[in-house]
Amino acid sequence: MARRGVIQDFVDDKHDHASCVEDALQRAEVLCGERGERLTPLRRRVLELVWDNHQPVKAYELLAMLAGERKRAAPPTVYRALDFLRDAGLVHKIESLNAFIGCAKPDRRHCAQFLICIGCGAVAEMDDPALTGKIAANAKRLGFRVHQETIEVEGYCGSCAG
Amino acid sequence: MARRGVIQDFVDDKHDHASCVEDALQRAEVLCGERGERLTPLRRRVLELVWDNHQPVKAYELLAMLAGERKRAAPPTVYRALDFLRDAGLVHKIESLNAFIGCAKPDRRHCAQFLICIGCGAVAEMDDPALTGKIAANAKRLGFRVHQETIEVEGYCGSCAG
DNA sequence: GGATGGATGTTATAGTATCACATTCGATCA
DNA sequence: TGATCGAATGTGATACTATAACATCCATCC
Repeated sequence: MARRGVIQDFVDDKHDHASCVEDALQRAEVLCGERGERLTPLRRRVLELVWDNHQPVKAYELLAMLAGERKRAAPPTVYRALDFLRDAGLVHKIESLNAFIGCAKPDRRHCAQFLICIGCGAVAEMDDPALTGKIAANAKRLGFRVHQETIEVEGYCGSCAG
Repeated sequence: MARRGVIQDFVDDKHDHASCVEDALQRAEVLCGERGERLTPLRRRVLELVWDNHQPVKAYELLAMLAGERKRAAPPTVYRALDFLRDAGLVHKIESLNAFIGCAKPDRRHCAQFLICIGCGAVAEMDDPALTGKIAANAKRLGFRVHQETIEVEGYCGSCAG
């Protein structure tokens, strides 16, 4: 499926999920290497679990997944890993869902813009510079210096709207 | 302080807070009356407490304020009131703060766009149709039907940036 | 007055996130 | 080698946010 403009399409059934996860991990390794940050086994594993789902995942769901393979996994275990991954730009938090999702374009620091389907839970990441620009312009008129944007749009995807 | 464009300015010290709260309550009465919805004493009081602060307020802070005057106030007491007020468009939830704030323009149904100062906690409500339009256009390209937007921009206001 | 449905009271619990301190691990260097 | 130091993780407790489930009250309408 071709990418249209700045919007990443919703994931369809045809995408090669295994390689998509692998790619994400590979990119993460490279990025952390470049930055001198440590993608430890735990952090890597949490990132992998996040990508495995390919939809927003809750912290305690991650904790449950970890529990099977890592005795003594506790809430701080997963929250710390998520904090690291978020700081690294590898994972975004979706505030309106209290859930986390892998960043589609971690190479470039950006603020996340999401379309969230109420029907099926699928999420598409947008990264529209025009949107960011408009917000920046509005902010500037108030003397406001933007640090981070949160844009979360709920609605129905093509499949669910019909 | 004059309003500039679509952006509501940050509240300054000079604004007449008492009348601003009164206005909000007055408008709420009218709106609920028109719509046949019941702005009960409890709901009215919660709305008043929200406006009193004029900044994002947490549910349990509201609960603490209520506790003094209303024995047996419990979490559902305040969450129910907030649910009603949100449905009525009188209050917005700021997802990134888990907090609630009075809607500056309840007359017209709209989705909230906020500038949030990390320094002082002040919040300004934007309502930029151009922004909404851009999002709608992006969504349409994906066959996505927008139901609700959440736009929360964190940064530093003029006072805090200096 | 009685029926009805919405609003609120009440208790309990689910779900989300962080604190504080202990321990381990890894890199560096004497 | 092993001493040291800071980062990462383990560990137990707890704070914070939100909802479930059922009871009671109350306004309205007939």
